Amino acid sequence: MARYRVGLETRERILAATRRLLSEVGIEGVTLKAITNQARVGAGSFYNLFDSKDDAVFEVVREAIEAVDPDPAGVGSDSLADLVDAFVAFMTGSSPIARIYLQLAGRGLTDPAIAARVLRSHRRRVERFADAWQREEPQIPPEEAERRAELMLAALTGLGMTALMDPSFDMRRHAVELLPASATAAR
Amino acid sequence: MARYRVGLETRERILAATRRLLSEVGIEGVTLKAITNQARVGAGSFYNLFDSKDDAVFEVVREAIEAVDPDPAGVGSDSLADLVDAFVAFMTGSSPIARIYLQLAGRGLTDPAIAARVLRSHRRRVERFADAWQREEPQIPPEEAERRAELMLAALTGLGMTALMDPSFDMRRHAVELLPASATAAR
DNA sequence: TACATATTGGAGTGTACACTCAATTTCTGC
DNA sequence: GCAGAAATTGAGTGTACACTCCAATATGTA
Repeated sequence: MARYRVGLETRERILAATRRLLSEVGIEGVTLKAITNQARVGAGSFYNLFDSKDDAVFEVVREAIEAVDPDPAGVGSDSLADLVDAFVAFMTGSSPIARIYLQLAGRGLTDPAIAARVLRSHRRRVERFADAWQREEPQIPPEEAERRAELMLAALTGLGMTALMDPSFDMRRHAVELLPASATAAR
Repeated sequence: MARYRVGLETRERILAATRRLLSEVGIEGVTLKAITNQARVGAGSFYNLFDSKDDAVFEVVREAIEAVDPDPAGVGSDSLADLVDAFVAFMTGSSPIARIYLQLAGRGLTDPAIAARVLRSHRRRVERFADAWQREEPQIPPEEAERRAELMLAALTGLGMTALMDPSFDMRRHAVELLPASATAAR
């Protein structure tokens, strides 16, 4: 299972193809044939490196869930504006991963296993936003900070969906309105 | 083509089954066999009444897109609190349709035809919310009202996704925070 | 009641799909 | 450069699917 250099390279080609296809045709739309064509690889090679189609798909899916959150170094110190900025950048950036992530959320509505993963990463994110609120406005009680964080993320997710469906939508302009007046003034 | 009473009844049974299945297993998960089993109908009967599986599915999908909006009689007079309330009721109600609608939005990320439909209904909704803002706070400029409406709907959509994935999530508690202080006080 | 037409079930058809397999080539450590 | 293991190919396999067809039956009309 990928001990030689060529094997590892092929693995990467396959994952790159899968990533691309997931964002273009969706989780249910990817076929093995499409992946192997795009990666220029025979079916046998694919199965030499992955146990199943879903094996490759889930690898990309995990990657997408991780990628929503900006670099973990910032945890405990990033400002609200930073977090919002990073989220907007993620959604409007050129990477196919944002599209995959939002599709996943939709898929979570019928697949409990996916819902669990999405929710787990969502809660982590709410924590991080709530911490930033606390830091920015220390006088508000923790539950209030958490509620604001939940609302903020819900709005960002909703804006992200619109942005990815409508290329002319200016997500950033709307997103900055979510920041408290103090943070906006500081920009 | 359903000219006799029994045909119309069968049609309804098929649509009910499709509705149920769409919310449970998702658009890609519905199979003709599942629909015909659930509706207690042979494949031949199905095709006597619908041109294709997608024909039935799209009928339910259209219905789901319509159903997001509360009764059109209110247009031009409903308050923000009413609108938020109706949206929350739609999302947290027992109807399978909310789940179908949100799945659709996810699907819109890869299917331009669906994206167009979803966006169209989204814009109508933003209008309606913006009007309500105007009525509630006449001093704010129209663009500002529209921006607030857009944010509010984004947040409601995001909260709806969380609510449908996590049954223990209290959507209403979060949603009311979206209302301006004046509206909240009025409750 | 008799007729035309709608409705029904379900075996049968074609197709697209994920996955297997075995023969062949390529790789890498020694 | 040789041996053993990994990598590669693509034709072949089984299956699940949407959809067809038609003989049998039910429905509505006059």
